[in-house]
Amino acid sequence: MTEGTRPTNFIRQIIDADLASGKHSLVVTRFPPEPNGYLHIGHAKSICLNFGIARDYRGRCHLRMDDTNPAKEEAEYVEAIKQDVHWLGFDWGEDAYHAADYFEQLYQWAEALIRAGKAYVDDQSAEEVRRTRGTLTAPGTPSPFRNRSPAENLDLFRRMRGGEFPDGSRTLRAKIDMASPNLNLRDPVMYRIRREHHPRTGDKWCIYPTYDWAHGQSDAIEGITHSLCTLEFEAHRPLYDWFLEQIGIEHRPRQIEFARLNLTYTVMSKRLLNTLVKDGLVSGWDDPRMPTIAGLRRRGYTPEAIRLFCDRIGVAKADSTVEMDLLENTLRETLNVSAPRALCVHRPLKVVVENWDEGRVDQIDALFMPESPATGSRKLPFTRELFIEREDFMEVPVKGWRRLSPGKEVRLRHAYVLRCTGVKKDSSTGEVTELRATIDPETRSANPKDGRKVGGTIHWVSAPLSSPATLRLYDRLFQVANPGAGEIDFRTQINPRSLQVVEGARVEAALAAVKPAERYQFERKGYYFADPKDSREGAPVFNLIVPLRDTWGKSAAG
RNA sequence: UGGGGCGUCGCCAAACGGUAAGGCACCGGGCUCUGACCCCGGCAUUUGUAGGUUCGAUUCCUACCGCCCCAGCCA
Repeated sequence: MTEGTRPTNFIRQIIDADLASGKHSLVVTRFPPEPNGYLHIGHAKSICLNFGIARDYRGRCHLRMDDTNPAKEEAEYVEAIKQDVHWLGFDWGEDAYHAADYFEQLYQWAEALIRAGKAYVDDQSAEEVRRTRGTLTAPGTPSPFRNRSPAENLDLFRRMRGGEFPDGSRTLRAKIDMASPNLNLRDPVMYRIRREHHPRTGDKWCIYPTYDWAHGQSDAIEGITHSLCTLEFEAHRPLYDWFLEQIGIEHRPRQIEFARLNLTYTVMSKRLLNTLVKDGLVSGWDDPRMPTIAGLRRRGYTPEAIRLFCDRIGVAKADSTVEMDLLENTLRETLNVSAPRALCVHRPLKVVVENWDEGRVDQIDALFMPESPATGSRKLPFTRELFIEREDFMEVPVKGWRRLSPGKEVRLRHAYVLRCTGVKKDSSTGEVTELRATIDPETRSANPKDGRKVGGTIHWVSAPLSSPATLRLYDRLFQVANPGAGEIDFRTQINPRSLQVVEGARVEAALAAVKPAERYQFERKGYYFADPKDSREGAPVFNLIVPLRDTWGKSAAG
C-alpha cells in the first residue's frame, strides 16, 4: 500500500456503518494531547488515525488540549504540540480547543448532578478514599458522607469553588456503585481542590475536573462523533457513557479504543523519555535518537515517511510491538525517490592517480538522480589525488570482494575505471596510508572498449576539490528490543554506538555550500540530513537518517 | 481471585460461514557505473488448545490455556 490508498480498519468499518445507517452524516474526531510533554511517534499514530479519518470522510478533526491538571501542564508544550501536528502534515483549521474552556459548563453540569442526587462532596482524605475503594474482588465501603442532602452538597461544592477549603481536603464524587466490579464506577472523583495556577485560566479556579469527568463532556460539547483512544481507557467507557447519560445531552460521542504503538529498540512513555533527558543520556527532547516528533524531525525523518508508516502498521486492538525495520523501510522507500544523490567519503584513504597530470581537472557531469534526469546534475571534479573509502580497499581480498585491491580494477562512480598499482603503508603500524593507481582514460562514463567487466563501483571525491564534513552516525538508542523488560534499568541498556561522530569526512565539491535541512543520499552509504541547527556553509554537519540496505556487509558480518 | 480486552507466518495485519490478502523481515535467483533501487521465485494444509454445530468454521457455540489493562484527588 502506498500513501494515498485508503487504509481499512475496524474503526473505519464502524464509521462506515454509522454513515450508512444515518446515525451520523458528518464525522468529527479529535486529537486530545495533554500539554505536559512532547509528542512522540506513538502520538503520530493517533494523529494520523484521527486526522486521516477526518480527511477521508470530509469531516473535521479537532485539536484539543486536555489541560485539566495544572500541576503538570505548561504553556510551552502547547506551541510545540501544534508545531508537531502541522509538521506531520495535518491541519485542524479553526478547531483548536482547550478542555479548560469548558470548566464553567462542566461546573454547571456538576451542580445538576448534585441536585439530582448523583454526586456528593466527600470529606475523606485521598488516603481514606483509597482505603475504602475495596479490592479487585472485594467491594468498597461507602463514604460516611455519601448520603448528604443535595442542598448540603450544593452548598459545600460552591464553597469548594469559593476557596473555603484547603487543597485535598474534599472532593466531589459521582454517586454510582461502591460495589461495582469495575473499579472506575466506585464513586469516581470528579473534582479535586488544588490551588494551582492554570496556564489557560490563571487563578480563576481552585477546583479542577478529573479526566473522566471532563473528557466525554468535552467531546459532547464539540460534537465529536467518534472519540478514539487507547486500550487502557476501555474500562472507563462505562463511566464515559454514564456521565453523558446523566447530564442528558443528546449528542452522544462513541468512545472506541485501539492499541497504542510500541516500537522495538526504543521507549515510548513520557516518563522514560523524560528520564533520558533529565539524566543527560540524550542531548534533549529533539536528540535525533529520540522517538519524539522533534527528535525524528531533527534526525531528518520526513512527515510522509511517518504517515506511510502509520498507514502500514494498521489499527487494531491487539497489543503489539512494531519492528523498527518497518519504520526505516518507509524512510528508504520515500527518500529513494526524493533525495538527490551525492558522494561522501566517510573515512578517507588517499589515492594518487599516476597517469593523471598534476593540476589537471576534469569536470564530470553527474546526474543528481540517475533515474530522474529532470532533477538535474552537478559537476564532479576529477584530479590526480583522490580520496576513496578506507573500507573499499582490501589488501588481501576475501572471496566475493568486488571493490579495490592490489592489481585489481574498480569503477569510480561517474568517472573512470581505476586500477590499484601500489600500496604505501606506515612502516611501524602497517596501516595503509596511500594507494597508487592508474585510470583507463577510455572509460570516462563509458565501459571498457575491450569489453572486460569491472566488478564493482565505489564512491570517491577529489582530494583538493572536496570539503571536510562532520557526520553524525546514528543507530538504535537501545541494544535490546524491549528496553526495561524484566526488572532491568533501561538506562543500562543504551546502545554505546547509538551516536558516532565522524570528523574527517569529505564531501564532493557541490556540497560545500549545502543548506541546513537538505537531504541527500550519500551513495552506497545512506540518507543524510544537513543538521538544521549545527550545519553551516563551509562546515557542514550531516545526520544519518537511515543507512542503505547492506546485503554485503550483512553477509560478511554474519 | 472480580471486571474489561486480546490471541491468524519472526514482526505488523486482512478475512465478517465458502475453503488463510498484503507489508516488513528472511532465503534463493536476475539486473546493475550505488553489493542501493528494481525484477522473479520461496516463505501459515493452517488461524492459542480441546471439543461441538455445519455440506463447509479464522469466522458460530462450549471449556480450557496464555498475555494485557483497572484498586491516582494522572491522563
